[in-house]
Amino acid sequence: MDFRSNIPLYLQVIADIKKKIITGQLTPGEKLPSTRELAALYQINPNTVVRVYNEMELQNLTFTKRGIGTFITEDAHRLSLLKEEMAKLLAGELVKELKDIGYTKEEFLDTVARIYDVTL
Amino acid sequence: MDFRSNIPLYLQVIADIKKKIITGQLTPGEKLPSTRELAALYQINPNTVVRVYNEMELQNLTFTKRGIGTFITEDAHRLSLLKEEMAKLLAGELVKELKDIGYTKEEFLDTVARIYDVTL
Amino acid sequence: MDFRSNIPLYLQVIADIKKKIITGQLTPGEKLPSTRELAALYQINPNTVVRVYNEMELQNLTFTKRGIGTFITEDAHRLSLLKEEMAKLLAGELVKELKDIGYTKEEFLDTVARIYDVTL
Amino acid sequence: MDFRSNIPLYLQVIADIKKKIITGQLTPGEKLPSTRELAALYQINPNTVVRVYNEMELQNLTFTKRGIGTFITEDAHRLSLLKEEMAKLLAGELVKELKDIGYTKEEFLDTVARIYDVTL
DNA sequence: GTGGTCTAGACCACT
DNA sequence: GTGGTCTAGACCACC
Repeated sequence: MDFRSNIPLYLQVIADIKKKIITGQLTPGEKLPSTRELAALYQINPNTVVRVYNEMELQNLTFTKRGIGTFITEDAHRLSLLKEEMAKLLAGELVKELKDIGYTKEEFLDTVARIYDVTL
Repeated sequence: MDFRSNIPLYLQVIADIKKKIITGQLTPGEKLPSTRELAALYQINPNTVVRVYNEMELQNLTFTKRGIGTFITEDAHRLSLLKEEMAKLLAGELVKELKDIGYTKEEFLDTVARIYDVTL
Repeated sequence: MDFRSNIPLYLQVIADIKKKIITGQLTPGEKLPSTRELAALYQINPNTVVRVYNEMELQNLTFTKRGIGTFITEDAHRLSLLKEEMAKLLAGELVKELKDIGYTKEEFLDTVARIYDVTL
Repeated sequence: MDFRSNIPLYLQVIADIKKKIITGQLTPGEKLPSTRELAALYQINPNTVVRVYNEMELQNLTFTKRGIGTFITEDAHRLSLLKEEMAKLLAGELVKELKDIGYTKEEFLDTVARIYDVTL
């Protein structure tokens, strides 16, 4: 977690959990840590975790059994959409902007390919 | 301008001006409208325009002649970098995220190409 | 039972038992399953069943013979009230809200009749 | 506001604002009080109001201009749906339950009509 | 034990 | 000034 970032902590945590779902570290129906546990894990306030779990439930990624805990949804189809969904969300804005400033498809692919190679 | 967007107004305006520079609608040395004029044009608060001009000056894209106005920099080289700079900035984060969730180069290029085609 | 619902499990179970009384599937004086049995039946925690039986005893719908079990009350009059009681409880809040937002009697009856037709 | 109720404060406030929209006390595009003002008005914590405004924005009933305030949506169609929507939500559960325990349509309408007359 | 709600008070970016 | 985020700590109903 980057505590200085402009990106809210709760969104960073959500992104992190989503990655774990996409990469298969979290599987359908699996129980997530309790709010207090996850708070300790990420070194953040329990209330922030509550917000994370609420938001993910709104996105149909988790569900809650009252008094028991929070679980990854069992809807495998929903989960399988995650990867593409994240890509679209992230790439959508980028493509719009670059089209706007006059990138052709070839220029565009060239540029992002080059950036891909130098990243990480 | 999208007043409801999460993206701050001043950044939206800056992006808009940058696009005008890249596409040649604004040329080196050209005078920009006064803060009041620009505020009226975009229907935003003059304070927000002040922030726009400050930020652009920090990025060496404009300079101010006191009592006269704000001008596009005459450093043509600086301006020529803009296009690539915007692309890198926008694409950098995207690539990092998608690499993280396990996109190979081919998958990645495929996906963004597809998104390119359906955008706009 | 809907484990994800906002409605507490113990209330869901109570409602279920009441329905069985109203529809005659449970009769005055009949013995109810033990807490463990009912827990197994509904796939819920035995503590939750304890709460169910406590609550129903408070409403004079059941009584307990210590060491023997829990029984449907033999007060037939009490049971006969159940149907109307449930209706009043459920409808009371509804009517209050809809009156508040300006439904006339005709509009109100029209609306609920329409909803009746499309339900189930 | 009923501070003792099981119904969360933020939901009570939302219901209250919705009623004001339905009865025309709040009109499309109108500015709502600031979070701090509304908090003072209802004698609740500003954070609770933040939650109210967030929730209403999710339901497309309000929108936010950053740094300016929160406003009733200008989508009159969305607002016109509110009355019917509230009725359906409230009546749906009721009808389902009463059908379950064997109310015919006539009995049902009779009963709710009677309850309508005695309410308030 | 679990999540849900609320308060109090702080800090922040944006207009 | 506005809403957005976060912390700290409390209380609650439910299982």
